[in-house]
Amino acid sequence: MDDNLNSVKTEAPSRAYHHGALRQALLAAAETVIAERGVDGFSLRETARRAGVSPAAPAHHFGDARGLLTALATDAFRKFADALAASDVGGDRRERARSQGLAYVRFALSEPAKFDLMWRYTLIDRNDPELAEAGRRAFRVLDEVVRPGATRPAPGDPSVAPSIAAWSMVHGFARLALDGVFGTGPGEAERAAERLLPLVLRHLDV
Amino acid sequence: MDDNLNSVKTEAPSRAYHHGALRQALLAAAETVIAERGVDGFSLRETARRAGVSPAAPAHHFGDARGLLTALATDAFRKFADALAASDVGGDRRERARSQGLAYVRFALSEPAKFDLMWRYTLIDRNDPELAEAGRRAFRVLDEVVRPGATRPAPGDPSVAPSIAAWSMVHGFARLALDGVFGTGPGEAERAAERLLPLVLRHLDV
DNA sequence: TGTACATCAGTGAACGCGCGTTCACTGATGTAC
DNA sequence: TGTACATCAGTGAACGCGCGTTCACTGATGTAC
Repeated sequence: MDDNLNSVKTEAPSRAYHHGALRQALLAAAETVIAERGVDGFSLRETARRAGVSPAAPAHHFGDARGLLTALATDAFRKFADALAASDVGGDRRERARSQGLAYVRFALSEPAKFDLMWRYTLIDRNDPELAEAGRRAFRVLDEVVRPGATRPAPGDPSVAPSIAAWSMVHGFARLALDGVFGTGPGEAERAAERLLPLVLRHLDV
Repeated sequence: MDDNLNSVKTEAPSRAYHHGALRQALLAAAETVIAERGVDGFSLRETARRAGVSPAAPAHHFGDARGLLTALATDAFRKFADALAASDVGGDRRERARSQGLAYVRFALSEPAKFDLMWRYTLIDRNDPELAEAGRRAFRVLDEVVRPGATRPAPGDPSVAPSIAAWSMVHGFARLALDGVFGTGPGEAERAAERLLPLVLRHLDV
């Protein structure tokens, strides 16, 4: 956590001209903003305001608004991949796939704005190498469960179909739930998911 | 098409103070705008500009921007349901479901902005009765293929699971394709879909 | 068939808003010697 | 240990933008008699 054993900055860094950890603070503020207002409600100025800095400050760390959102999406993909990996409780392939599917949808429903942002390629820079790598890692986690022992698939390799099928089903279910198809009241989507998703996953043949 | 046999207006309605069919013209203009700029690039002023009217004109027909987008989404759901219904070529249930799944994804890829709008509930009024009915009809078309002879499902009826599973898989596949997961070049998503989707649908067990 | 009048469907100027980014600047930090 | 100086990370005012909506208005239409 701390870079120094004797952290001389713990006293009162809040009043320092130099923030010290503004990059992280801005990412946290942006996360709050989109959680409250949705991805479309994001604004760089509002994010700076919440972090307590001037509207020009983010430029030093992220270049522009797209840069900040790209960093946030990268972060989201990493946490997403972690959540998928952590859901792996063993068992046979079907069990593992289903438990991962539950984790997929739970992540989406517990972090709706973050999940939304991850796929909003008009707002983020798909060519960013870190973002691309984080996205690839998430797919790899999924793919390795659905096709265990699979070698790295060649592009367009048809053996990837089961993984795409599983991905499509859970991704589609998550999106429908987020888009209010199973109810728009508080907690309604979550409850519908817990009840419905296990039944739905029985129709996935992998 | 024409309300009158002798259409007295065919001469020069373009210069009339009263447009005559402004509602339709605005919907068409809005469709063009989102097709070109994406749903997030929609603007009421730009739409009015394209229809050749003042920025205040749409208010008479749609109230506000949300009203116009809601009407457009309603229209989209109707065409979507039509496309699904038209794809029904008979055969056994699996064949019918798969052919409908192809139609689902083809619609999404051929009208990406329209498809996107249909699920953007922050921009449209979900409580609009016509929109709700159009959405229900689309689901009914799908449900009747996947669960033939099914009575109208009670809310929360678990027998609806196969339909939700099919829906989730094609919806998820469509979204992933639209979000550039299978490539972002021109026509790339479409080609990937035609090649991959039939393989993917084999893993749908209905 | 003609007229008065209510209603409808537009105009176009204006309002106020929040936005992302730029700019010249300054305070704080770190490094070479 | 001290000093000069480059670099870094902020400030805050300002720019210009396009937006949705409001407003008082007017031209066109339709209807009652």
